[in-house]
Amino acid sequence: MEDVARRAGVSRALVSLALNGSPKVSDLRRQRVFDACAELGYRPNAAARQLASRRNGSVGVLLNDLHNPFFAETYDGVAAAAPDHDMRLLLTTGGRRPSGEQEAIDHMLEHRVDGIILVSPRLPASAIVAASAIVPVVVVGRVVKGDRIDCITNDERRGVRELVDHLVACGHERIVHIHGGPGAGARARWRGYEHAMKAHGLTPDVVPGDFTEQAGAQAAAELLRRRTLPTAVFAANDMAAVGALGAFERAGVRVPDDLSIVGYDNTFLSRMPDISLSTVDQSTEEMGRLSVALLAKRIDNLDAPPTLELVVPRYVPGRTSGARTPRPRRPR
Amino acid sequence: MEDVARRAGVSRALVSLALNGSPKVSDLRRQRVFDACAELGYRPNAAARQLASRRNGSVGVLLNDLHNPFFAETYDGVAAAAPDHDMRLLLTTGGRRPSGEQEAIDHMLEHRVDGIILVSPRLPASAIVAASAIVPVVVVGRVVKGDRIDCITNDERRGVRELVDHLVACGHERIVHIHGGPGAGARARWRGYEHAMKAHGLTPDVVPGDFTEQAGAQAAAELLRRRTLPTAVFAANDMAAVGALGAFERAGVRVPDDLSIVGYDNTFLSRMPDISLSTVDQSTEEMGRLSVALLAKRIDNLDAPPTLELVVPRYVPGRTSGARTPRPRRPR
DNA sequence: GTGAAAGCGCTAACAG
DNA sequence: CTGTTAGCGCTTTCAC
Repeated sequence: MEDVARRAGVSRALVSLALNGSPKVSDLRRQRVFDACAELGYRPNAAARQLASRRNGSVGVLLNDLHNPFFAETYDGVAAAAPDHDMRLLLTTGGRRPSGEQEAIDHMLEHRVDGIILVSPRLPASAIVAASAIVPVVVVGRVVKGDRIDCITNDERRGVRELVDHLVACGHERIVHIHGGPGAGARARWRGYEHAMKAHGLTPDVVPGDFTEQAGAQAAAELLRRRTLPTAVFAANDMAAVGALGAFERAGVRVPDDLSIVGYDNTFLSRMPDISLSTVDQSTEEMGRLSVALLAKRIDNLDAPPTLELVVPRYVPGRTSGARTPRPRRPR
Repeated sequence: MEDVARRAGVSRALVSLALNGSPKVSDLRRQRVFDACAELGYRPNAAARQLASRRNGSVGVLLNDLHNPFFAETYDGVAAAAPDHDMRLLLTTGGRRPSGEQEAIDHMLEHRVDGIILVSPRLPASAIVAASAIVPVVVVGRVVKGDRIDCITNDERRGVRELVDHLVACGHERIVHIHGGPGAGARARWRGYEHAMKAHGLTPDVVPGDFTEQAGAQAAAELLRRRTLPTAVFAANDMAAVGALGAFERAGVRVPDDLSIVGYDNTFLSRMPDISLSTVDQSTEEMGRLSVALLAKRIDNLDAPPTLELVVPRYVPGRTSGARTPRPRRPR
């Protein structure tokens, strides 16, 4: 920095001001400073800068599972909105393991990030509340109560209700739910399912699962061992739905003729050729964008009341669900 | 830190030593220090630590495209190997834009990371060489010459050759290649294709594309506008192959009866139900693991000669390719 | 706009 | 093991 100052013919302090975009630097000198930086290949040391200024221009983003396109899509929204609030992003992933997530958060905390966006975390709520005592936290895809935690999620209950209504309207009665296990939002989807089924006078029927393709395939395997198959399956997310879809088709079950399958998230998976999964859209990218806005607002005012943004989900029909064939009714 | 020292009843210096795992600290005191940290909720300041030690315990990982499962799979390997070399990871993505990648690298450089792993970067080679002058760089999925750059990639030429051989053995002659555009490895795959075709006495036929689903669909659309369709299509990667697959099927082309489609990467996309894409495996996770090992070695010895690790790819047959139907030969 | 000075929270090197 | 000292590279403040 000393060298830059000398080369630009200004004081060291001025270099600092220029680099930080202070308005009290003349255009002439600002330009000279920039030129000198470029010529010398100078890069400010982020650590020193942060140590001195006690701010860290970046916020941490924790994605639950890189394999699930849902997170890539959320991140797109985050990345698109970040520049508007001049935030830089520190991306991490917990690999679907709570311990991995905790490590990632600790890492961010040690780096003194200005805020954290947690996308569908699997961490216990207590850990999230603990983090929120240290730094502003926005949670996407899950509701965590805490007086400095902002949440943004879709209205799971409404989405699931719409989905179940649709299946029922198609004549389905034996609708099984593949549970999302420890996945964020899994509980809400499951409860929404129970509610919707009961509202239609139907009996809920749940098999354990997770937010992964493999878990979906296993759940399907379990259903295949039953004497009679349901006529429709609602998997907790698209990954699980795709896993189940594959397992069923490999077993000779025709979708949607013999069995309807519906997922949740409307990731690009569901839009894929030959899959065309019926699913529920939750404006993934929009949630990502919104999370940045919420975080910026909270950083601006730490003591604002906690926000809960509820995005309205929308059922998206696909190839994998359809009218229940009357076949089972007539004895073969 | 002062507080921790007081609470643990030791000197400030001892706290530093204990936290950094120095062997010259008795177990008793080490434990007391850890306890004190926990009780006080103390977290070392990464910036201060780095500034003082002139090291930054973490290395940067740049993934080209979060939407492509190839990168999630590579990252799995990286993340699996990182603890063995006690590296922490700083994840970033350039969103498939060279400018985004450059920003990400600058960001890492400002943070003075100990090394950088570039996975299928789209950056001009000169930018990568420039970075390698500042910090150790390992490139995955592309070969960049530079005397401090280690590369690790699969033997594209061999993989493509195997793929083309397979198609030819199935009776295909009109095999079109959907180019990978600016994607890393695209050039090598294209050249491998040209070579293999000529070796079989066939005429290469290339349409422009990219490493995305959309590009694959567009390329398919272009082919559909031709008077006659080829009998086989080799897309530069799985994403493009899947995009093309969808576009062809929507247009009524039956795969593999009317047209064979083959991708490259063997991502989980290709293993999906109803897709079951023929593709080429390149031990993605293994490459990720290897990249960490190479980086560790280079950090250990900056002046070692550059390494080029060539992973052996393997053709993986799927549903989407098969014997060429003799139909086109007999006039209808 | 300048120049000097203080200090961010830590590590590292030293004599004791 | 302790206690001290000297920075790491920057921001910030202050009088000028």
